[in-house]
Amino acid sequence: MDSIATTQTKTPKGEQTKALILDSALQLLQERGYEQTTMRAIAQHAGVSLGNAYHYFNSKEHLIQAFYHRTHEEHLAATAPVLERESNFKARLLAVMRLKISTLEPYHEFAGVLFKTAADPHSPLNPFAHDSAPVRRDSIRLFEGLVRDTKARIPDELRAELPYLLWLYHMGIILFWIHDSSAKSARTYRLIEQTVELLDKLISLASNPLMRPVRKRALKLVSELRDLELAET
Amino acid sequence: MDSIATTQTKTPKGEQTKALILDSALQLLQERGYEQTTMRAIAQHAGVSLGNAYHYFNSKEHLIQAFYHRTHEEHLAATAPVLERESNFKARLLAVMRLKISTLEPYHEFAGVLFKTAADPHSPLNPFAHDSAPVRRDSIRLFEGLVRDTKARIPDELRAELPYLLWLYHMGIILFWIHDSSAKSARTYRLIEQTVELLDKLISLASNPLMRPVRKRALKLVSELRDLELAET
DNA sequence: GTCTATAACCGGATAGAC
DNA sequence: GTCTATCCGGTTATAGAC
Repeated sequence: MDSIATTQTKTPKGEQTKALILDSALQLLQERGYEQTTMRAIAQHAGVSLGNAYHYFNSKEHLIQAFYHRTHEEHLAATAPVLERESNFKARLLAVMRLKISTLEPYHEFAGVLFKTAADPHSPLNPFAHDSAPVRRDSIRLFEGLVRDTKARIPDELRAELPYLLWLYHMGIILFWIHDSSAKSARTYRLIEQTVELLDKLISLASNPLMRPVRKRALKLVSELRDLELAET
Repeated sequence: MDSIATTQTKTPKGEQTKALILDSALQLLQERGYEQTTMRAIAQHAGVSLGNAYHYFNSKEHLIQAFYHRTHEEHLAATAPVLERESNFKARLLAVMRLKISTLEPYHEFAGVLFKTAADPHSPLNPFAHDSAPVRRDSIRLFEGLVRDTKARIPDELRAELPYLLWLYHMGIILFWIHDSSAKSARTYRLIEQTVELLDKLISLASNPLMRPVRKRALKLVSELRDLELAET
């Protein structure tokens, strides 16, 4: 009754297996960390063969890209209500950053590897690379929303670059967090509070007409940074 | 005739073998890149067994730490004459940064891996980790010299943190460079020129008495960043 | 033509003899 | 200090099953 269109079948079976493998992977990664989680263990836990696991995920690193995506979705969902109700820029940024860390917290143990691969230009995981363009776009889009719907007075030229700048900033915070071994990542939260405060101040400062020359120069520089991504192969 | 002091012999033989392995490694790494250079190939090229290579270098990554050290020495030597004669802050920084990139240039191909491992907190190569403390110290010391012997007027509190800040900045530039595939790293050099210009401007700005509150806040934040290193295990 | 499985390869790392 | 033999896990080749 449901299989008249033979050529267009959506192969939901495959999707299911794929999800099964991903779930197993994330669970084991969270429990044991990256090195301790072998592809063989993931396959076994999912009840499939090793070769089958590779059929769905070209490499162990590709599993991490899926992880990126999943945590981003969680972060997005977590920030939605706050961004809905709150319009103050500082408060919005503070909330978004705190929620980013709390979303990632369960995976702190293996987050290092995440960044490790992310910094390698040859890795498909590198956030500047072609492969992860969609993930990065999504991530930047969040900051676009953050900036767009706030009533803070910000010069247009700065406003245009701000989402990307905030994305870079958030990458920096994550890098710090990865190295942060304090209880409950307390230091990272402290750093977020301080940096958000400072950023807010700096944006006010940069909005001062007297700062126009410096601002111009800085923004030109940022556009230079952005271009790098497009130059990637 | 040379083996009277049996217990205190300095084992120069071992040092020689170690140097031989390192030389082979660096040569092959430069020629083929990281992935293509197997430990087996390094051992063979050095004329020793695989096991012996591991006797001197605990892992492939440890070879890279030696690489860090070597290029740092080169950079140090290259910057010495300029720092000797030039006293203008902007000119000094510009020279140091350009020379950093030109020193690394031959290894551009495998530099990605360098950063890849560097970002992982579990890696002995991570520049914030205990293992690489000496290398990092040396690296920061270069910027201390850069700041100390310049006649630019900089508030003392800022001057104290500036070497570390410049070190962080230089790490950022290296990260950019790793992803830069333009001919002769032209984009990186351009970025250096722009950022040095901007940094110089910002330091002047920050030295303005009116900026004191923002400066205070920013410096407190930097000290927070520095503390992270000490907290590493 | 989409899934799944088995067997093998390759290279980093280790054990233990000499 | 040096070697050989081996382990282990990511990855690939390839063949059979739905």
